[in-house]
Amino acid sequence: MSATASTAAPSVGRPRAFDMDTALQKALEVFWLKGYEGASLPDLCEAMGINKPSLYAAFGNKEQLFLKAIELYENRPCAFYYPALEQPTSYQVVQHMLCGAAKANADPANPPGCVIVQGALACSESGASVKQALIEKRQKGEVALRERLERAQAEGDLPADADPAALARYIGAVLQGMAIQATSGASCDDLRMVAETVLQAWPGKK
Amino acid sequence: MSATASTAAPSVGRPRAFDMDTALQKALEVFWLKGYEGASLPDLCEAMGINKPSLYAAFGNKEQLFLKAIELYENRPCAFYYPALEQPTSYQVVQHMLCGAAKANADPANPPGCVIVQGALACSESGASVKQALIEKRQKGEVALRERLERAQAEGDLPADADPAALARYIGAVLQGMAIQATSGASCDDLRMVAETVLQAWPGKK
DNA sequence: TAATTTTTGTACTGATTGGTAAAAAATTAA
DNA sequence: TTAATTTTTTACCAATCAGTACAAAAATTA
Repeated sequence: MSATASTAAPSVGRPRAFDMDTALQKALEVFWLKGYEGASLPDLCEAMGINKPSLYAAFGNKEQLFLKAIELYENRPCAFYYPALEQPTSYQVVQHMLCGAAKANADPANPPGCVIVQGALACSESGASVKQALIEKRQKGEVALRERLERAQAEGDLPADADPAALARYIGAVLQGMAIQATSGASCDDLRMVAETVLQAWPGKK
Repeated sequence: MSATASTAAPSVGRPRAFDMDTALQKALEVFWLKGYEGASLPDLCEAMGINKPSLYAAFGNKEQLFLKAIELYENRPCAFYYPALEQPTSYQVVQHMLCGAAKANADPANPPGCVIVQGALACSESGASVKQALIEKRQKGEVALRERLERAQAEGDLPADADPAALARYIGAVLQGMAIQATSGASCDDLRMVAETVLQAWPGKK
């Protein structure tokens, strides 16, 4: 029982003919575009440039591949989210989130929208656990924002009569709505208009 | 070539053993919960209480069944949307939309969320036309709201410096975000908090 | 070179997908 | 009663689904 991760290349044996990270990136693109259930194994294999046994040997199964692709998504296209919480004021936090989302959701280099929103929103029983995993990712993001806004209120950065929980839920809804708009064809500028509308009304804006 | 609709019961032949409207309602529930591609024909048949040949004879095929179910959705659970446009002020229009959505998206009598949002957001090639149909439904709703807000501005009900297009897109995003929140488990009260947050900041609120 | 280890390609599995052929059953019209 | 019409039931279709068995190939270690 070695503690070696399954991703670590062994020193003996035939070397892997593909790069796991770029293959995972390709898998992410397919899942992003088609969703967990809409992405078939032939779809994934073709995009990744490998065949099924290689996929299973390297990533486990379809579900594990999806979860690893989501992890990659959080660390790359969606990497703007949690750092935004470190902005000095609540206004700037929300501004960074909304503008980051506008850019990420409508980046021509990637599929439109957000894979955490559209990856498994409504699906059959076989996708239930993936759907639940994405729900939890969305909620985790909202909780982090709520806690940040509570801190802002304690610091006097948000008015005393503001409701951090309601505001976090509201911003969460706007972010998710922006993702839907992007999948419907909205451009980055379109989404920025939404962001600007939110920011103009931000309580105690500064 | 008779002009009789395929839904009209013929006077001769074996009578249909099920009610088309209630069967369509059941089909809508399945599509709502599982999405277009996640809903299998056995799923649909079981919920509708009929078998496949009856389904095909009565509704065409899976795609046509879905489109008819969506039509039913617009006329029933989502019937609040277009009438809301007839409210006298832009504030009341938006209030009715947001509160109607809060109620409809989290009604315990129905699956959570909005089937027009989650029915075919990301799917394989075989769902492309359905996905496009839903995109157009969403955009049509947004256009109607934009035109209503343009009228409100012309009537002096919205400030001259407001941007009806941006506001319509913004409200569209919030409505779609509320649908996502509902599928993630948000209650009607949770969604009402979002609605209230939007309304508190409505330009020239009245 | 020989033994070992791992990945690769091909071919397959059983289950499920959307959709249909054909005959039996139920009704109305003649 | 008989003919015509429509729905229902059962059984099937080819295609696709996720996943795998197996052997050839390619590398390292000894």
